[in-house]
Amino acid sequence: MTIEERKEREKEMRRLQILDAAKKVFASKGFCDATVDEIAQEAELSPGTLYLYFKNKDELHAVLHIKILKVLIEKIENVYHQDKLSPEEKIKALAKALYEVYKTDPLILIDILQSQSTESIRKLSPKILTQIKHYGGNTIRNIANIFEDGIREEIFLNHDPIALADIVWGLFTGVVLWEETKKGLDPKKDFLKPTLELGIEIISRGVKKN
Amino acid sequence: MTIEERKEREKEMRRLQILDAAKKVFASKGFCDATVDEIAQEAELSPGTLYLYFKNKDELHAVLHIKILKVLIEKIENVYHQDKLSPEEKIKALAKALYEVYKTDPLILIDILQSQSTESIRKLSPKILTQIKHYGGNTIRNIANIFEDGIREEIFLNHDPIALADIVWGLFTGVVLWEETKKGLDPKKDFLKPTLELGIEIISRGVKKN
Amino acid sequence: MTIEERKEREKEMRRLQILDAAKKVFASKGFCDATVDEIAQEAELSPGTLYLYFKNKDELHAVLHIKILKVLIEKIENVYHQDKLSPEEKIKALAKALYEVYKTDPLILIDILQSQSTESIRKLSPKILTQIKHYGGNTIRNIANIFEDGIREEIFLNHDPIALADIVWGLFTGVVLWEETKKGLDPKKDFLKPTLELGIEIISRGVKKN
Amino acid sequence: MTIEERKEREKEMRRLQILDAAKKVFASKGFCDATVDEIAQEAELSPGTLYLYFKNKDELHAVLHIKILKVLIEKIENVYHQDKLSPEEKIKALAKALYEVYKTDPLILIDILQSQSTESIRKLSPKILTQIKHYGGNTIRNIANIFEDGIREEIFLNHDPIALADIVWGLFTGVVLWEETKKGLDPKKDFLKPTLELGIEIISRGVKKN
DNA sequence: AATGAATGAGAATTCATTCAT
DNA sequence: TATGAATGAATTCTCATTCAT
Repeated sequence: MTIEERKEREKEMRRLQILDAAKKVFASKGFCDATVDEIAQEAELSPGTLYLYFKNKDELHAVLHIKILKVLIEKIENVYHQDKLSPEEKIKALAKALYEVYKTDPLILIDILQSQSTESIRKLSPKILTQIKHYGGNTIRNIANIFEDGIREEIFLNHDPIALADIVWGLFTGVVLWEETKKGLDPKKDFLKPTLELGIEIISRGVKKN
Repeated sequence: MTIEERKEREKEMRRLQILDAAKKVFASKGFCDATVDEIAQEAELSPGTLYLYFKNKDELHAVLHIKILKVLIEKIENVYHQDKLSPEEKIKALAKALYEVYKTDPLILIDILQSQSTESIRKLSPKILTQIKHYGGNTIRNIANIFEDGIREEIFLNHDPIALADIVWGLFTGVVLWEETKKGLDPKKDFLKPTLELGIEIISRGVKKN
Repeated sequence: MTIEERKEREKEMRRLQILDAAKKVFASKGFCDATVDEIAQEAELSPGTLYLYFKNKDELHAVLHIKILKVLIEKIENVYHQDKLSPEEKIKALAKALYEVYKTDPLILIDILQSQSTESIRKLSPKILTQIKHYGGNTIRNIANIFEDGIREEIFLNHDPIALADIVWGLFTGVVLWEETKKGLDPKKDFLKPTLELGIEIISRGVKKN
Repeated sequence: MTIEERKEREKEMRRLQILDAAKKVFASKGFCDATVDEIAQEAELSPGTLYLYFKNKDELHAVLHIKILKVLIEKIENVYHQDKLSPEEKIKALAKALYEVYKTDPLILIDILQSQSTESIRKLSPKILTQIKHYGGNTIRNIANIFEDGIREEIFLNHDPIALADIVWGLFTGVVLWEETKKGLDPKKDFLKPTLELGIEIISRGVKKN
């Protein structure tokens, strides 16, 4: 079955090749200005080929979305599982992890954050939608876990851990989008890292007991 | 000149009528899926008429953007100028004000927050761009003022007020977007208000001295 | 009835005012790029008003056409009726007259020459069409008359005078269009006058007996 | 490589197919009344396909323009290089050649002659413009060559050969346009051939020495 | 599997013309 | 008579998607 395996591997390679190209194009143009032709060209494939691997442009976008979410969740899980860190330290490590994801793929992350809440999300196939729900939920779940530990250990005030996770996640996405906006209007200003760190520090202090 | 005045007023009405229709359509479809024809239909006008009032779809969108920003900034200024409130109370009042703006026009606010950081912002006419910069800047400036007062009064820790304002603004936009996403995936969940209030409370506590 | 007369005169003034504006706009943009709004603006009238004086854009154009043809034919008739000139001298005077018409309204003449042979001519109202036929025919008829005299006086060779008139008219329009083209491609070159004169001189020599 | 060659040939065929359709439509409606959809329909292709072969309507028109100019110049060069003909005979042959080009594509030639001097010519891409200049210039250059020979051989009077060429070319285009106009107004009248021949004969006689 | 030419529905925008005032 | 806002059909062009090779 080595031949089939090789074929399978090659197929997977193509998929990645396309996703990579899509990432670049979506990132630089945004979903709605990006064209399938452009993505195909970037991937050094013909437009027709893309449709052998993805049902349509929307799905291609969604899959990309999920991929980034996966990276994100993995990072967050890693933070959570670092047993030697206190909840407080984990929150700080979380900020670092989020920033790292941003740094790796700044533009596509923004694109995803933007399209999160769009109507377009409803057009996706149920399968994809389930996945997005799953990964998005897990992201929050993992952040919440950190807070839960802190609350159980009586380090943090007794707030709903999910709400706290929503706040951290919201802060992250909001600050990324906003700093990006400012950078768009005035390219000299790039305060993302310090602002993000300060934000997390303040939140951390804000939830800590006494 | 009553006749001219009336005409002027009617013209202004049309503008608002169009902006209102555009708001609805942009909100429900997003900028890129919204069509001019649809906006015209919603406004009960012919598509051509829209072009008598706005140069093109982009400008219509931008004007809407600015309108919302204006409302926002006004609210924030109001909060800032309520002399009887302490900085701490002002921060809380801020959360309420932001939430109110959201409640009035939830969808269009989201659309604006989304398009804030897009490439598309760069296509706008310089005049419009200047306005957006102006209003966006003022929003932050006003939030920062609240913190500045608090710092001066030694109620708040000595952080950069602009950074603090960025954090509050980021938290607000991020939480709005994220809660909207969750609502999109599962319409039963609408935790925006409590989450936002908790977030602001935590931040407030996080910046307060001792 | 002085009031009615005045009104009539005013009405005629408006017509001329519109025709004048149309001439400018058609000349600078060409019929198909010229807009009714632009003509109205140039005439300092509202677009609606134009339709009180002319059935539509096509007719406005045609009336303009006829006006220029009238000037032209008048000039040519003048030449024909200058009894002291020999047929040969009349041909030369003709070249001068044609060039003068061109000089007064270069662009609109070109526009007319161009639209002469278009399909669009067939869309005109029968009344207008009859007029165009009439004036166009008269132009040729008058040029032909000059040749006829020359032939009768045995100064010119015995060719069909109408054919000769067609040739002179064709030479005129063709040289005007062609020199205009060259000027369009390279603005320094403006040889219309000498070329036209040389052309007429050669034709004159070419039809003269012995 | 036969497969690639075939594809290449087919692509070229499509181009010609489109140009052919465009020729028909431009000819019967004129550039400004011709629609892309109509051309597509005539070519039995979808409108989108046209844009795979030509950047836009303007370019399609310009390419057509150049194609006709090429045919024209070739014919004229052929006349010039027929060594056994005297300059006088060449002038006569020229008239025949020009008439032949007209006969092959009467309407499109008219369309081109009309659009020669239009404002629209300035909108074309520099590449296309250069080509038009080149072919137009060569046309004149070749006609001038015939006269130059005649002058050198002391058959013709010593006029500027370029001016003579302009006159012949102007006569040709002007007579074509004018006879077309007359035919438009009264379809029975088609005197192009004899009028053109007479014109050339007269010019020929007009430039001949003694 | 891969291609890429062809499709054609659909988008933004324009502008001659109308009509209530 | 004059206005000029409104109309809406028509136009150019784009681009996601298909399908014969």
